[in-house]
Amino acid sequence: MSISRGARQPTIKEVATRAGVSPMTVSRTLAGGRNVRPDVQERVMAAVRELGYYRNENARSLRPGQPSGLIGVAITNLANPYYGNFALGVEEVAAEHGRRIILGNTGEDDARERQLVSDFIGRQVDGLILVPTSGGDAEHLRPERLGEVPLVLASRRVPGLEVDTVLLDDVGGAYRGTVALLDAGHTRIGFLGNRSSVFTGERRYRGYERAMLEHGAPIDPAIVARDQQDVTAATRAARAMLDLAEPPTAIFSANNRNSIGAMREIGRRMRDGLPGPRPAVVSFDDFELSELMPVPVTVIDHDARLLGREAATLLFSRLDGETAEAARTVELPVTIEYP
Amino acid sequence: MSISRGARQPTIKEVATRAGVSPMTVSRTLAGGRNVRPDVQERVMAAVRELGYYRNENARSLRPGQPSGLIGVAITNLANPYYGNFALGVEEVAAEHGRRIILGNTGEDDARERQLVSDFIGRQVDGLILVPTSGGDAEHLRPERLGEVPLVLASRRVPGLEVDTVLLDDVGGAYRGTVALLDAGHTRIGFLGNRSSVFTGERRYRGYERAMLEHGAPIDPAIVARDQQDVTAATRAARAMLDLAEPPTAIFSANNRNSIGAMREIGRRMRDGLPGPRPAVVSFDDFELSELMPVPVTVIDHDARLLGREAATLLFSRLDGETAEAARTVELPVTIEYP
DNA sequence: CTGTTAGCGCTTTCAA
DNA sequence: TTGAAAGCGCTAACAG
Repeated sequence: MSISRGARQPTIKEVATRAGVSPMTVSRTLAGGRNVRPDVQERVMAAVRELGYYRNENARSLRPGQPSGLIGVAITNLANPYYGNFALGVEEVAAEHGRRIILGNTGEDDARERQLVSDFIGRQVDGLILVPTSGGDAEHLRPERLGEVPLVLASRRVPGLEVDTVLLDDVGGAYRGTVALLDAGHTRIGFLGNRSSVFTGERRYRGYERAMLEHGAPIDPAIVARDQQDVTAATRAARAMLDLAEPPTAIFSANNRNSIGAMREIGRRMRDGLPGPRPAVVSFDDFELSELMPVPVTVIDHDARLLGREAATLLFSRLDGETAEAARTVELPVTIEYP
Repeated sequence: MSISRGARQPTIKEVATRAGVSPMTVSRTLAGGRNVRPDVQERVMAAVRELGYYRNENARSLRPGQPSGLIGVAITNLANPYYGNFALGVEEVAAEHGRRIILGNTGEDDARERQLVSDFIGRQVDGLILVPTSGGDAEHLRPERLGEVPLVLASRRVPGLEVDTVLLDDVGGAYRGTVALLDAGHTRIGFLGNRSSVFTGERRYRGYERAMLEHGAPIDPAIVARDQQDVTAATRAARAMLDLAEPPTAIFSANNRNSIGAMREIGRRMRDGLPGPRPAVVSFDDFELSELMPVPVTVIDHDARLLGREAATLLFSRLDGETAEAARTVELPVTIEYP
């Protein structure tokens, strides 16, 4: 027997006793009051208020088939404002549908993702929304493992997994951003991005590559750096690139973290009065104060919150019966903002 | 009867049947295997794997006194990177304690906060962590309403509510930041911040005020703007201030949103070649690329993630027995980073 | 070491 | 319009 902290939560029984009715009448009243005399309803509600009663949602959803009202959400990095906005979008739509989200951070760790998914299922979530980690297999996401719990992937796809997915137009955005630089006369354009095992990293590189090839601009591996996940690494990569004898005259940055790194390095060189080019920059992902940068910055902008909303919308359409439909992919557009 | 989607989740009974044991033996095996023969355990685990069984956590925690393993977290604005980091800190510590978080966004809406808290309690959360909204009374947070569910407040206090709280050293940080400007010779220092009903807004103003008074610098209401919650409003306020016949020579910004607004406006004026002062800025809250700004920026920095970790730590100390203790307040230090 | 019984809080089903 | 019975998945308590 453990020490009880203060008063235990009252149960439906206690409310019933207090209102002088049976638990069933309380249950019916709380469910909307169909077939309960109005005066009885009032007595019940009074008892509810007096006791500070909250219906136990876990007990309620114990019966199989009954929804738990929970959506499991796993993202890779909550510290990234992008994913904060994403989570917000999911939360908003979930709330509109009377659901709550359980949130877990994977930190790009496959094992952690596995663990989170098990836990979510154990908590009887009605659905799952995942920004999948890039590594590892996807055994734990296969339909037979998930039972009847629908899954929506966001931002990234998992190879060999045919499920509803929400993506950005990574390829198209990167293509158009790169073309903007080419049109401005640049031909020696550096690339800063994620390793190719990251789904978006690969796609954005493809867009860059296609634009370069189509315009007959050579891609020099010396100015392609594809392994930066954080600002520090990005700064280093930009430095190495700009220190070359033949530095790029423009830089395509495939994400927010790399853009910040590039700006840091470019800013440092200008403050220190170092010679060399002042590269124009295209950034996939917006960042604040981009208009105050010492070089012109073109932004490939998009709405993470909308991505979250879209993922949740896809999920709820499954929960409302579109079970048999084939897996869908929604690709959200991006907008190019010139300096 | 609703249509069943694919296979229902298997139950402990089915695992038991498949392994040729009773449900209790499965339960014991899953609980660590005390008093179960190793070979039987293996049979059970095999059945678990084959059926893709996940223990139903909701059913498990149905028994009163049993923890649900859920922590309810309500914050005011997930889109703000500050709160994203905060949530991450909470999530990390919760995960370390084998708990999950249910996350809700209040959007500074009192009614929404109320609703979230009810829902959290209905889901039998083991504890609550809240960044309280500034408006409204706090009836729904009183101990008698919460029963035995411990509550920790973060970032802000609620008047008249004596509970565990984690704060920043708002007053001290604002004081020291302002002193840095005074020491640099400024005496006409503008203030950009939140309305005084926002707890941190009030505290940071107090720090500014104290520094000014102690140094005999007058506070001119014309250069004190205390009603900006977003960047657009902050930009406008900064513009009004700098358009004055006697503009400030320095600006104290009480938060990230106001700092960004101030920088936008200052940047615009310099790009447009407008005359007038180039005010030095002190920013409570860090922002990225502050070192690239066209005027020197002093940052009063702190760690939202740590704030989240601290809040969770406080909560878990309650959950582990420190029930009788009086309410505690932890005030986290801030650091001043000179340009 | 293993199984049976009972019951957590709630709601579906059936009966009054 | 109301209530009694039964059972959801699981485990504490008590046999054996």
